[in-house]
Amino acid sequence: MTTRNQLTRNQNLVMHALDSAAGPLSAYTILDRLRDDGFRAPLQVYRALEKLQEMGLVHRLESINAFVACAHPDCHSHDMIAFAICEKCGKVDEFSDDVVQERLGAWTARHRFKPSKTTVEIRGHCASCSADG
Amino acid sequence: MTTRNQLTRNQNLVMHALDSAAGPLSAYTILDRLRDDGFRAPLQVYRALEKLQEMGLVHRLESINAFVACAHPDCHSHDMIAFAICEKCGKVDEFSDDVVQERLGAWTARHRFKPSKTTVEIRGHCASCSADG
DNA sequence: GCGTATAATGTTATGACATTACATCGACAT
DNA sequence: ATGTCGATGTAATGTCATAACATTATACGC
Ligand SMILES: [Zn+2]
Ligand SMILES: [Zn+2]
Ligand SMILES: [Zn+2]
Ligand SMILES: [Zn+2]
Repeated sequence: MTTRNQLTRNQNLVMHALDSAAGPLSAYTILDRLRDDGFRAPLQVYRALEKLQEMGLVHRLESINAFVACAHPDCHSHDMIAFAICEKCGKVDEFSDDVVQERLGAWTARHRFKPSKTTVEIRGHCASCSADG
Repeated sequence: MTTRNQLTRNQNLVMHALDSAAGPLSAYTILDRLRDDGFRAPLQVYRALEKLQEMGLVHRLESINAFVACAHPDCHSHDMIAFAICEKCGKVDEFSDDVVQERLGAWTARHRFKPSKTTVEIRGHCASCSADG
């Protein structure tokens, strides 16, 4: 059983909004899309997002203040995740790299730094958007 | 000659505020510290920060919405920079890693993704803060 | 010097993102 | 029933960043 079935109503609505979206959404965009479902205040969105992030179903993109559904919600190997974010079309690719993870882990170990969250985000233009003007 | 000497008055004030600070500062904190120097509006700070970032003298920490003076303002090898940010004392370590850079570069090349800015930020507890409670 | 283009600055207002504080409700155990 | 806990509803506030417009400083060709 995935955690997916144990979501509350609000969590389900937010999750569905992110699943239905082509790319990442801001919290306030989610709020707007859920007005008809009874959403009224930002906190309703932020509270749901917080739980969904804890479950690993949603990721926050720090560099653009937005949220995106996990691309691999079933394989919860979320030690280090990297994102490539297209600044033109908004497409997000989620990937991980063992070598990067190992190198950053080596640095933190060497400096006795205890990491709690690591952000790796590459902004730029995706293949199709680079092809265009 | 470093670019440092060619700064305007506002840029100099903001640069000095960041240099004097123990850790990263938010734009509004900088604004408050420069009230006595005539600063009145956020835009004065943001405009200076923008230029300083272009010159490589200041970095923006995306994950905490703050700005920090470059730790190596003279060696402008700023292809990929990583930050370790202590969430307790605010200390920031700036470092770079050729292997990480190479791996991320390999991913973007393989996917024909043209990167414009890459963010690598590790939040957690630094050595001294881990030692404490 | 003088006109002119460009960059920097000052100021007000507004937009965008996120949290605090407090009240309410439902499920569940005692 | 009553106390606890998690989820929810709502208003207000806090925090971060930019738009729009007017003004002033600087650099440069003449
Ligand atoms: Zn994921
Ligand atoms: Zn694209
Ligand atoms: Zn630097
Ligand atoms: Zn610390």
